[in-house]
Amino acid sequence: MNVNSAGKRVRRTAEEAKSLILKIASDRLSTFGLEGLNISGVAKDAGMSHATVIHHFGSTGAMREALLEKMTHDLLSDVMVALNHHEEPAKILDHLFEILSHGGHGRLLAWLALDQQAFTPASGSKGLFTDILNTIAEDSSDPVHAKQIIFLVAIAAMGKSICGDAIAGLIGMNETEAQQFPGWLAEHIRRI
Amino acid sequence: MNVNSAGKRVRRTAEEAKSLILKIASDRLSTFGLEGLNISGVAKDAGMSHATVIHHFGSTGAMREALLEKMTHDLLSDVMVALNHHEEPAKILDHLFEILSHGGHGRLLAWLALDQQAFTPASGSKGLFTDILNTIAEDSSDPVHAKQIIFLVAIAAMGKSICGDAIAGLIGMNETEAQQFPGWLAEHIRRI
DNA sequence: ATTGTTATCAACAATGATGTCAATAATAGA
DNA sequence: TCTATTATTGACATCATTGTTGATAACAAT
Repeated sequence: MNVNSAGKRVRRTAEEAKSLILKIASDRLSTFGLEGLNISGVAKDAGMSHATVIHHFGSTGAMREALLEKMTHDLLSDVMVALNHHEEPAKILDHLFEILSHGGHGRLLAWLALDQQAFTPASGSKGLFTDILNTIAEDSSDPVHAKQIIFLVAIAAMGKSICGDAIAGLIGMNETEAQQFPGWLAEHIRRI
Repeated sequence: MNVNSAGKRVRRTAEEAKSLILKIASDRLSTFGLEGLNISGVAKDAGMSHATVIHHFGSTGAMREALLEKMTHDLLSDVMVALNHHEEPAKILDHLFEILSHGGHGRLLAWLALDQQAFTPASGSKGLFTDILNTIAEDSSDPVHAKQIIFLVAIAAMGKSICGDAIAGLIGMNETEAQQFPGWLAEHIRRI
């Protein structure tokens, strides 16, 4: 069992194995929710024994933390790239909201955030976040409010990715209005 | 085991038992997250055998659905109280954000939105929901943007309840700044 | 007192997830 | 070719959870 078509074991580098496992874990998270994010299920979908997953991550909790760290890092990296392009705020917000909506990225982050209320991405991501913070703040004419603005944009982006469609439906927003929202928000926070 | 100090069984009415179980389940949801919503854990915290919980609800899934209904009802009641106070926008926003944060109400709604894609509050609640958000935006001098404002407030409130603490920590917001956020938001959306 | 209802319980079985361990095999380097 | 490393595996033990069942006890009604 758990051999390839040639009847041989698949042997990856540790990095490749971890990467594959986290990819499968991400897929299962979006398919089954948090409850699908366990060692045995991930191992099964990845076509390896659960002992292998334990070998690489140690426990379910550690695997979840690794996934959270990876997803946070990827997200912040994307945002940083957008920022470094020195695009106008509307473009950047468009990009941010699109990133969080695409592939359920925001939903996955929300799921993990809901699970462990201690949402504390490790060192690397925190540095990225301060980079983003500084980049935005130095362009702001009023740095006093920069933090509040960033907070607003961040929680709005998360909220929209989780239940934006539902709320839009509840208040009778049409497709066009919903698409205009990031630009609208960018325009108005620029005036603050 | 599972008898009171006098060595006798505790016997409740079916309604009392269900109510107690859902109360414990609610506590566990806010303490342990979604994974704390299982039969054995709830039964243990409630001081009864897990067979009793199964007797009253049938399965873990049914218990979760019942809890969902109860908490949705409680949330709507709280919001109605806030509405009837007719306070200034800043106070109302304070109240809204506080309600969604308190007792994991926002987290529950997020669970609803994430777990079951269908975000369909019960019959009368849709009108109530729009009433609430219209009240928030009714002071806007430009009704053209009212819908966008409503959308922004709603998704921000949800986002904050889910991962507001985490994001505040990431960007180095202190307690005071975080508490000032609803008022800050109310002030600035008033100018739009 | 007697009876019927049923909330409650302990015990059991079944299932699944987690983690350990020794053995194996793939790969790199000497 | 030989050796060392380690990714991978199956088997095993352990534990938690779910669900069932028959018995029991609390309580209401007669």
